[in-house]
Amino acid sequence: MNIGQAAERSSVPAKTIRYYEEIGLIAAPPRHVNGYRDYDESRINELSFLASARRLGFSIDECRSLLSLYRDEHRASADVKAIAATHVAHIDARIADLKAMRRVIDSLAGHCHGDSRSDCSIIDGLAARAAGQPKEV
Amino acid sequence: MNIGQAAERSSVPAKTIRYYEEIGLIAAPPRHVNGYRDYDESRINELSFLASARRLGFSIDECRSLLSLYRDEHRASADVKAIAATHVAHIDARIADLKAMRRVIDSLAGHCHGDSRSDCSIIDGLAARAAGQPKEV
DNA sequence: AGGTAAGCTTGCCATGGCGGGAAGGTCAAT
DNA sequence: ATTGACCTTCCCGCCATGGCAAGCTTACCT
Repeated sequence: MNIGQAAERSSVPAKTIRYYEEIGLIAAPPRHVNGYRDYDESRINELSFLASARRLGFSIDECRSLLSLYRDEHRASADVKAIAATHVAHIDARIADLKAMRRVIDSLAGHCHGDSRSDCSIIDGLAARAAGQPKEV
Repeated sequence: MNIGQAAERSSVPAKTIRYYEEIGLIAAPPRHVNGYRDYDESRINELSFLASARRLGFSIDECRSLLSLYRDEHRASADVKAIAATHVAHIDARIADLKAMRRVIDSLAGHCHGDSRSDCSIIDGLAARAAGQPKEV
């Protein structure tokens, strides 16, 4: 199967497939006589697996580990779970960061008239937070 | 004031200050006879303002707009509020994405033994989601 | 006066995870 | 024979820096 069809079936763009091959995330597939890459079902499965993992936010390095566990019949499910747990922790941290940002912006925007007047609690807040930063932190 | 002190006082690394100058986010400061950049209080304030905005997740382009509003005594606070609202919407969308990922990973990990056995609902789930994707989506 | 350490200048390479596009070879159908 | 779609490699760009290097200036110590 050519790369185009592999891309379609795995939901991984052809460009990205070649990139994954380049960084050694997937093995280089055999080539047709004309030099075209040739993908079989098991490679499609790996690519699809990667597409899923990437959609769930796993980094390329995490995907590398997950994929090797996927290929390993003698894996320990604990290893898989550990990677997932680490990733969930990152997600939670990121969510917490975003929520913190949101809270601050909300509090700044709460007192902003949002009309044609120039005084603005958001601008003031950014300037004030700025002024306070070097000492407070 | 030299760039090192400006960096310290504004909490913006010297490297980043030069970058901001290069992309036209801040104006190029005057130079001393020796070629060193010279920052005054108002520039420090702008840099500190940028540090705050960046910490709150505003993109460089949003910072560009915010900064020009900060500098504009005749701004309309509505313009500021609009930028903040757009950014909050992005934050919310990102949070929703992350929560969705988290939910899926949690549901996959919930049935994973997490021991030395090889069967793993996470691996299976990633493979299955993969298989299902082309049709379902 | 000399040494040296810190700070400044420019510039170039790297990150992550690809996307875009050029220049060229190949294949299927008309 | 020619189109058009597909494939190949290659290199550049993104964002927002961080790191490093070579070569200045400045400040301080002896």
